[in-house]
Amino acid sequence: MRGPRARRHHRGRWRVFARVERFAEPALLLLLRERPAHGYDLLERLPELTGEARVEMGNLYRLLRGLEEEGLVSSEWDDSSPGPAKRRYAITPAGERLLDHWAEALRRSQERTARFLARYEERR
Amino acid sequence: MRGPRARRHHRGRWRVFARVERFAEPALLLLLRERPAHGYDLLERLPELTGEARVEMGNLYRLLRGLEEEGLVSSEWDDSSPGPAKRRYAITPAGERLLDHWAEALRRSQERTARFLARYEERR
DNA sequence: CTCTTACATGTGTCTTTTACATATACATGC
DNA sequence: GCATGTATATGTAAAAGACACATGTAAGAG
Repeated sequence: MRGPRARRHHRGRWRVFARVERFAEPALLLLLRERPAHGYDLLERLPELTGEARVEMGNLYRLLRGLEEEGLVSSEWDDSSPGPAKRRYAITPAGERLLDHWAEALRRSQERTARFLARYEERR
Repeated sequence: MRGPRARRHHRGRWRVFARVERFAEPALLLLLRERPAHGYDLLERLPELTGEARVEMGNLYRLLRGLEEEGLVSSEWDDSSPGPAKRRYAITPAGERLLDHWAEALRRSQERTARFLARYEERR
């Protein structure tokens, strides 16, 4: 079975993940606000933010190009170092503004989840 | 444009929502743990938990049948009261166990998001 | 009696998001 | 020459969700 899964197989059942949708997007914007980086570099640093909810390599590059099309990041080829050429991404002012909106939305999400958990604990 | 959206249109841009994926599932299980209810009733009470992130009517009924197929809720027709017949749902022991897993996963999600926000505030 | 509104349960269908598999290419060590 | 690590991508299918629509009961207004 394929596709995004809130639950994953485990003895006939699924494991619950509770990921925030499109979380890779603010995660990339945050990493790029800290410093410009290329895709492979971001791929290795993403787990610091996403934890168990890993981001898939193929989707990461597509996401980066999508962000660039929307003017949220900019990029240029960097073949200064040896090895395969890297595309170096940097956040744009529009990207920084979107990151701010993401932060607000994540705070609201935190409040929603906190309310849920409080209500869950109420009659546990 | 259609489909789930982290951002919604607003003067050429999108609004960020930061919803937890499949959040309607634990929300339904929690409401049903508090007391059995029928779909329309749940639809009206869901916003207490989901807030801005509303659950769509059509998807709700599909979700309820999905939960029943997995043995997480049970249901029976209730035509005791006047008006159209209602299908009355109740949570099963398996449903309560899954709700517990959701609560754990949501706590882990809270920690991830908290770490993200802390890192975001660091160099704001 | 007909029309509208509220209650109640659903189906059809498309887009977006994500998972998983695969392709390509450079560089280094063996 | 071949494996490994670095680096960037594409193809495709499934899952999740959005939106439109269909069906039927009952109560109240006119």
